[in-house]
Amino acid sequence: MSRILVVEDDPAILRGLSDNLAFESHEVLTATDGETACALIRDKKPDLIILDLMLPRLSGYEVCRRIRDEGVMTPIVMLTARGEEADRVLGLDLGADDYVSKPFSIRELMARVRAILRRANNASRLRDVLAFDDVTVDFRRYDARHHGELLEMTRKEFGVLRLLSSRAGEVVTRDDLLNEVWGYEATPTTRTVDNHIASLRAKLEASPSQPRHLLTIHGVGYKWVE
Amino acid sequence: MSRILVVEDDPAILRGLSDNLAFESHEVLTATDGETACALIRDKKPDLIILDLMLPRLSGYEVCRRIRDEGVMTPIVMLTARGEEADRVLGLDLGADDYVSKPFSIRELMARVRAILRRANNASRLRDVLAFDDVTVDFRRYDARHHGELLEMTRKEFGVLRLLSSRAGEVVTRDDLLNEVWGYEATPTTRTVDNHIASLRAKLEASPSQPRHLLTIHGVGYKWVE
DNA sequence: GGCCGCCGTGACCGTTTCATGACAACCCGC
DNA sequence: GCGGGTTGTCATGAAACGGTCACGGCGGCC
Repeated sequence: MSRILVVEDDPAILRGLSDNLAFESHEVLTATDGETACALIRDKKPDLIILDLMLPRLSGYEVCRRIRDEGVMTPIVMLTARGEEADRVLGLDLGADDYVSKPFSIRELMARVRAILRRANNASRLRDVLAFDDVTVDFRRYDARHHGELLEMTRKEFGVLRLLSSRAGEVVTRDDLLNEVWGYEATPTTRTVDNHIASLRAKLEASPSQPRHLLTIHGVGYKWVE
Repeated sequence: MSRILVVEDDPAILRGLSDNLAFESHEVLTATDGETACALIRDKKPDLIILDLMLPRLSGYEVCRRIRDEGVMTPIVMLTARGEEADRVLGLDLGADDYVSKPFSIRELMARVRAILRRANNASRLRDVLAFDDVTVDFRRYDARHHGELLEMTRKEFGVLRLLSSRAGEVVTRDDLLNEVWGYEATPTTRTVDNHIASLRAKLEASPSQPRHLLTIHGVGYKWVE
């Protein structure tokens, strides 16, 4: 499926990750130190990098910074030991796409890997403007209007609407919404999603109780049409 | 690996697809119009066809219909420009196995191609779209229509129909249905299956008491034809 | 500090979807 | 045409699910 580089100096973890990734039919490259990692990234151009923060010779964020400086935009998932809060933030600043704190569950990590690969595939798939009926929405400016009249929408509402309308026609599950709009850190209940859907409908639908655009697919999720 | 025909009039896209397919060690044939495509399909019998909808001389839809009329069952992936969205494409009662909307990511398309080839090999994958009579069903979008009119179908109904139609012509036992649609955990009675079959017939069959597509095989299970 | 808007949560209630069992209709071999 | 097993159909109750509301926390902003 994809070529994935795992950089991790603990052989047990490295082994576990490699096996799981291989099982999902990815091509797996491995490195146990930062120097080797950088070389592999240059030579083999992986699609995704799983990068431990603590590494011999060249730390995870050194690697991260270096390859980003070289213009490599490959998505990176950072592995951090518990308690390295500050480091974690720094990692994100340096251009990691996601991070997981040790000890992590393999399943969780694999889920993130899948999500990131999917996101990378559909890269730039988020739309910037949306127009329907008498409504226009500019997601970059956080500006929504009905008949030119300003619609007060919150940040989360913009986020939800943007994701849904970017996948117009497809069903988006609540989990997808939570992951993409809220991020992996916070995990509110699915009830939260419903709430934002409701307020979006109140603002965008002519008849909120009989939505024409923001549809519920019972047992699955929500779908934007038109 | 496989012999794949790409039919696309935009040389840039054609080139990109060919290169990628060749890189995955497929044998690639190309055509830039519908007439040539038909001829190549007859002569070279490709394993998979990637077919643009808008083509000079003979549209993708025409090609599709023509070769299906000739009994050619080769899997087809349709390329559709955004705007002539799936609805319209599906409304055409095509015979494609999958479709991808432009602009698409190469990686996504390649993933679909792999999926379809795998499906063709083990015949054990689920289809994404189904069209018969005046009905079109898009399982990814949870969207079913009769004459373009929305058909309200539940999740389970989608699941049952998807499995049955994916094994068109074969008999599927109730146990298979329970396992695949309900999962191995829950185990309702076989009576439950009959119920969902009944409601599917009510929605899909012109004459539910004399089904033409969703047939009962006495003592064995159910079978989807056509 | 006090106000206000945004957000997450839990509870409530109506709706949809589902599973079940009873019974009638059916199929098929004899 | 008879009888056992199988399937179609329906009504019923249960469970899952989604819509809505009110409350409280949090942070930003006067």
